[in-house]
Amino acid sequence: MGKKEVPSLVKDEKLIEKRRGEMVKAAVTLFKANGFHRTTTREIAKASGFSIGTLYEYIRSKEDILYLVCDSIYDSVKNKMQEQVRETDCTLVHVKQAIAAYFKVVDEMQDEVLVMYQEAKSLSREALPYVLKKELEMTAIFEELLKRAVDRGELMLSSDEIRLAAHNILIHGQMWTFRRWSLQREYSLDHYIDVQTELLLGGLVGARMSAQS
Amino acid sequence: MGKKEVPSLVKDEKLIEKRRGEMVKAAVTLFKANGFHRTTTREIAKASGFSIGTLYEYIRSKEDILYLVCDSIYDSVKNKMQEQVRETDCTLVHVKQAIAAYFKVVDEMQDEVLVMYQEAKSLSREALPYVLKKELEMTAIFEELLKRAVDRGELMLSSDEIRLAAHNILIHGQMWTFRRWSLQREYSLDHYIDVQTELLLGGLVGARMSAQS
Amino acid sequence: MGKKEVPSLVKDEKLIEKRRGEMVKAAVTLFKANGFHRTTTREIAKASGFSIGTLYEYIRSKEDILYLVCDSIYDSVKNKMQEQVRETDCTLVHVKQAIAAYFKVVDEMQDEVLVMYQEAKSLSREALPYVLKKELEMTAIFEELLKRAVDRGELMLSSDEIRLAAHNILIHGQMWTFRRWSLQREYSLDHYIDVQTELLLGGLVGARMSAQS
Amino acid sequence: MGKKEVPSLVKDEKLIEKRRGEMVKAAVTLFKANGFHRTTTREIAKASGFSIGTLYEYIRSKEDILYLVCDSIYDSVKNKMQEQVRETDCTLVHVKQAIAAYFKVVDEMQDEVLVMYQEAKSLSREALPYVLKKELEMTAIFEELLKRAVDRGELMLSSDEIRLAAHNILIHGQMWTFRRWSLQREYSLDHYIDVQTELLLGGLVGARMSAQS
DNA sequence: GATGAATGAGAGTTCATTCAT
DNA sequence: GATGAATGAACTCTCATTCAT
Repeated sequence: MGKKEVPSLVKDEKLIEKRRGEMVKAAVTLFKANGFHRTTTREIAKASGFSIGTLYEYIRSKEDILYLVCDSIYDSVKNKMQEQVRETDCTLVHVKQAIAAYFKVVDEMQDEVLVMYQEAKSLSREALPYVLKKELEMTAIFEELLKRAVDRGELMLSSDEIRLAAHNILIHGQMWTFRRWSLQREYSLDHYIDVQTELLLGGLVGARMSAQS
Repeated sequence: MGKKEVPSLVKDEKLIEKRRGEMVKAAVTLFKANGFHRTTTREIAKASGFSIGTLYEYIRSKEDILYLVCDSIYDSVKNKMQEQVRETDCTLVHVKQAIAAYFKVVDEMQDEVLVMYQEAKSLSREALPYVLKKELEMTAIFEELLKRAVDRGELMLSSDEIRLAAHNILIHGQMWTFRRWSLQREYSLDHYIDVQTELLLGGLVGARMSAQS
Repeated sequence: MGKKEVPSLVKDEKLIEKRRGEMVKAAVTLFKANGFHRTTTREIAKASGFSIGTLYEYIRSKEDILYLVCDSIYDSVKNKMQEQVRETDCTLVHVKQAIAAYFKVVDEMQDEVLVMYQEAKSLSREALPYVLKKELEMTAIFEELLKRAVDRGELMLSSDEIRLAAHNILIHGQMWTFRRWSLQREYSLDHYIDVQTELLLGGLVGARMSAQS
Repeated sequence: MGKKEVPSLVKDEKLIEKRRGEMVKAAVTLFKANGFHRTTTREIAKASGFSIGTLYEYIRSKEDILYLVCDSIYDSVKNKMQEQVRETDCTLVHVKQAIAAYFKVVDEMQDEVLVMYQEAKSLSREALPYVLKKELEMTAIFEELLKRAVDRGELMLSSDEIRLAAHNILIHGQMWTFRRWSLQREYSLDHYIDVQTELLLGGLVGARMSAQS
């Protein structure tokens, strides 16, 4: 499904998955503490529990690790969200639930999201599109939800506004991590969710609906 | 006024300012193309038009360059905004004008804003606070504008909402740069301004005011 | 036993010892020719037969090499001396034999002793004490020998004089290296040993013993 | 009289002498604290009270400063000694007085002597002989004194022994500075002078004289 | 005669990557 | 499949020296 394949010298698929899982976990911790560029492959190998030689049996280059990290984080975020959101119904309430679910997942995976957010730019021109694509897939989820709410007449949004609103939701989630130094000092997560949801959707409902009546 | 002083071996203040200006300009271009970590001090010196030795007459370390870059960009953004915004009146219209002005400045200084946005995290624990402080000052500008509009009864926002709305304005501006790969393909700047302003403030006005009536 | 540990990235202890031995040998030659500060780490690596990268697998900094050099030289001098001196008897004859043995070892290891003598001062405040301690241990050897001869009534020395005489012996040995430009032109080693021994101990024996009678 | 000339761009001899005096004073302080190699020309210029450009009006290279330092220190030591020693009489008592005078001068000029002692080796092959020559001149002073005492029958020394005894006196003086970490903790200067004089000459007098009788 | 900005060769050190074992 | 010693290009930063003013 359009995922970039990272080649490995090792044949055993199970082993690859296991070792790469360990690598990613170690890498996230280290990237979070020191950033991608300040983290050495040796450190990653050590924190992963195997030697530098073994590390390179499972990847071709340091950048592969960054790609695996980004890839894995997106998958986790998406999976965790899908666990919480049932798409059978799509009323406005469900849109709000989805937003809240997303914000909660971001909060849970704060370190990971922040790392991905700050380091993805270091991916090569070859690997970056794969990550951007995943970001757009995330956006598409909210677009779809908003669109259905509009179709049901619960929200008044042009298609341009839907697009941008979806982007905004995504960004407000990430903002919770990369502005933690300011936001998490002043707001609890629940409060942040409430206020942001109000700002995002508040006006779009009551406002215009009352205008319609 | 709380600005971090970067020491120089050169005494001539005018010269320092001139050379640092050249350095910052060269650095922004290079950081934009390759990122801070992939840019070498020699490249910066060369692009600045002087030798590596001369570069180090005006800074102590590579990180100083990054700090100067961030510092200079914030000052530019703020100055450019203040040129456009007259704070005599503070009606809702003026808030919108300020937002538009900010978005336009961000658009003009796209490369700079993007660089600062992506690389500021590489600043040392010592220098970072100075940059975060500037970010908060920018936020405070919009907080103040929103607050006045609320005081005049043109907007309905709790103080929490004011805070967060100001943050949102800021990052929606930055988003125009770091999501350019998606946004600038689909929207013109003016369109982006219109739609985001509508999403940001649209509901807060008509909506609740009509609700009040 | 109070030796300063120099950490290495390499695990194989045998290999560490081997490589460091090669390093020290190369370094002594180069330090002798050009001094510590004028010798580059690259030169040391090349003369040691490995790459600069490999060099830094076995040390942390250039200063570590200097420490290893000093440490190794002291150990060699001490070992070589102990090979020659049997401490079973401690008559005056044995003291003279020990002095001669020491002077001979110094002569054999001229380059090393000179290097250590001239460059030890470049050690950091952290490493220096370890080297000074070794110097005092050497002094203590002669102090002990002199003391026993005094106890046997073969020498007349106050404890202050013992102390200083031991220092003098040490220094006269080193002097053979750092005044080679003058001394080794005029004296053979054996002659130097004879004359210095006479000056050091000559008077302390016959003289006062006759005074006693 | 065989002194190495250090060329200067400046014509005014008085000025040259004055500036070089300032340079040497500053350099000694800095060399003492950090060593020759770790001291920069900029630091010397600054500590001398003039600019780096001016510094180079009075010398050709950094090494010239080291030469001037060594040269100046030798002259000072010699002058100070000659102030104290009247060579009219030359009995054994006068030899002892000369030794004491020398040790006292060394003690007074501890920093300078130590610096010269440790850094002279950094002089180029061209300049070194000029300094060694001065060291030999100092040795010659004591040789002469000892020789006269021998001629008067107050000391029993072969010419070889005279040579070496003179060397020993010199380096016992220097030893007071470069072994300060050990010696100056245990001995006062006067005590050191007494004990060393006793060790140097004690036996040569009473001993053999009594043997003669 | 004094200044100090400019220079660039060269220093110590790091680290992604390889490959023999 | 695992190891870790070896590599060397490339990095940041220093500093003796020069020369236009």
